Amino acid sequence: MRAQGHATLSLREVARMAGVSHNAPYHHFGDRTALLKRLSERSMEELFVAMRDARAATAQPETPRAVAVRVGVAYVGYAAHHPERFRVIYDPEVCIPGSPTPTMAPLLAAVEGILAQTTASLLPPDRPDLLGPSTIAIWAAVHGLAELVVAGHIGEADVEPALLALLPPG
Amino acid sequence: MRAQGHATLSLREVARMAGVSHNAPYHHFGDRTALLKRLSERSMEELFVAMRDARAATAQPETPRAVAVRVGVAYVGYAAHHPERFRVIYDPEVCIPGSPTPTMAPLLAAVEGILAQTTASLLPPDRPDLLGPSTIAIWAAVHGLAELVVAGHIGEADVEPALLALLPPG
DNA sequence: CCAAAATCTGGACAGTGCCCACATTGGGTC
DNA sequence: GACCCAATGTGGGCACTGTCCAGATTTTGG
Repeated sequence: MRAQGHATLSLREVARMAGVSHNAPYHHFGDRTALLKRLSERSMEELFVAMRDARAATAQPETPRAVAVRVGVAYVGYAAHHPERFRVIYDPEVCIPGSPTPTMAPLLAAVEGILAQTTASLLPPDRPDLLGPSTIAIWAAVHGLAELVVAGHIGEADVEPALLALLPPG
Repeated sequence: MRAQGHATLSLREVARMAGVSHNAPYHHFGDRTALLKRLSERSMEELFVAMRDARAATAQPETPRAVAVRVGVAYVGYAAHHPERFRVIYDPEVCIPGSPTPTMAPLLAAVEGILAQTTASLLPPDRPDLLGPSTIAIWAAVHGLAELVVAGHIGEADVEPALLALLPPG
């Protein structure tokens, strides 16, 4: 009941690639959605690693803004260079945030943790009430930039200027 | 070579709904992608109207920030209440921004125009260099909020606080 | 009125997810 | 070693899809 045009994988195609019968994969992953779930977990981990590495890229003292920009650029860069893997992370029929996979839940929490810490480093320390909404705003901005780049509406070169315009200087 | 699970329409299904043979639609829209293109144009117009109405909702004097928040909430609201129609707008195999449909191009320009005007009203008038990156940033933030709401990662109630946290007061 | 264009129809083909019954294999346990 | 069972594989089949085709039907314009 489901297939794809070109950019998406089919169970039968992975079977062909693996040189096995058309439903050997069907015994490993009970479902096509289950396969995509696994793929989405792998991809989410890759995205997390990219963000973590970006945050820890430099030991020299630098402004929180510079770190935040680097994390955002890393997020968008992963999406731009692995669009299929990025897309499967947020695929609505794979990633139901209400009931995440046991593997996905901690990864999602880790990504949100990086975003929250990065956001917190940008906020005045006496306004903890802003952390929640600001984290969501930063997440949305970075995610929106990624989506717009993947969709081709903006170029990857537009990302850093946009982030700099968004983040308050200092 | 293409089908969908549940939320998506098939040519044969619309034929059944219309009570005609399985490829009468195929003679009207030469392609399934062409059908989706048309749908995406309609949806883009609906989105544009929602944003335009939101901007013009009040005649009383109010801050540019309040207007911007209302426009953003309208964008996200359209996405939240018509997720399929919103999704088709940015579907990568439908909306290739490099070569937009003759109907889509002005709609896209109009939406970007509203975003640019709204952004300009928030910027100091002596910094026209910020308009481009800031417009992209606002677009990305609003679009990202919409995607996160549609995907279920945040609730619609989180949108307005996030926008308020993002937009500089004043 | 009649030809041409638009529109509709059923049939076919390749591809897909999924389910089924059945073979093969590999490890544990008596 | 013999035996059983679970994992893993195989082919066949079903319903569904997009797409192409040849031909029928309807509408329209000169």
